[in-house]
Amino acid sequence: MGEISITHRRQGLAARERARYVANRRGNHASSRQPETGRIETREFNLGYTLAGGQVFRWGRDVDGWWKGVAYDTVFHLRQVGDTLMYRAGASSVATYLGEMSVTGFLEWYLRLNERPRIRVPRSDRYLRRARDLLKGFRFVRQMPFECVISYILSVQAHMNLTKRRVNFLAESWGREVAYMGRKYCTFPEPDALARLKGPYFRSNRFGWRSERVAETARFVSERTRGEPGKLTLDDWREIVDALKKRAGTGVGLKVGKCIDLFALERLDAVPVDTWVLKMAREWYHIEGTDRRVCEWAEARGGRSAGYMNEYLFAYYRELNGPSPEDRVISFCASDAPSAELPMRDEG
DNA sequence: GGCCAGGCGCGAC
DNA sequence: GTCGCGCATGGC
Repeated sequence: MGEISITHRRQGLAARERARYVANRRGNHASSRQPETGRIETREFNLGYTLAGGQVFRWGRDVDGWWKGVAYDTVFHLRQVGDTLMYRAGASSVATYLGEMSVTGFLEWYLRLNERPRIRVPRSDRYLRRARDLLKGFRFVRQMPFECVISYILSVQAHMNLTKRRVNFLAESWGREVAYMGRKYCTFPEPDALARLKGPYFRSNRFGWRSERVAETARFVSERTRGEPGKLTLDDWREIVDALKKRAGTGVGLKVGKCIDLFALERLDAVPVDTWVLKMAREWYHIEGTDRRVCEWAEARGGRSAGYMNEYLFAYYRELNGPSPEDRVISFCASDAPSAELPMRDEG
């Protein structure tokens, strides 16, 4: 986190603007609210696989074993014991593109607690059978679309933890602060807030060549949300993302687009092909060729649930070959190690 | 110190 | 339409 924040402090003017901006947005939100707590019974659900699998950037497992994160502008602490999901929430209701939800209603929706994914496994495919059995309980979450778009543009050619730091940097700089149980969390910025920033701002904060892409996409989205991103429907977001895919310079190409489809737009038949999937397809299935070719192969093979089919294989392959402990999701979840990047800071 | 990260975009063919 | 290369930055 050091490099980014230090660079940021050096930017005298930008830092002052940022401070004023954050102060203005600092809400009356939940500062000293009693946590809302409860529990939900689940079936065939695995919280760790779901949050450690690599789909989300603003969750981490703290030293106390709780998963802590920010979703839809709300702080959550989650912990699973057996089939029971325990929660603490920073608000009593949550605003989504489907409207306002109760905390339990939201968690059931966000984590797809009531959907049990089913994929068809060919008899001869032992990799897929093994992967599905090992990853049982994993769910695709329903991410906030704008956050998902920006996060995956930032994820290009960068390690997960670096991407997490950059996403957290945006939240801390341009989101709204939310104090919760003695720690400081931040919401993800709205499109307008990022649209005011330009390429050089991101460059100076070491976003590299992702800078102009984030700036361009934020501008494009902001133009279409017209200051009221909260009023957009899922179909609106699908239209916006499909338009981003067709434009050059947005940073939304084949892989990033498929990630957004899968993680935020309810398109569970999408298969993002990254370097891991490419290697896995080559090694295990002898599929050669470009990302596009592998994507078409995997989507045709998996049909409506190609997303889950691919995710199981991806996680299993990374469990066997991943270089860092957090790449190996299954063993990371079995351990009690904390995540390297957490989406909050100590207060003061 | 070289190689590679959850790729994209552009210019040659 | 496909292929090859450059692109910032950080981690190991």
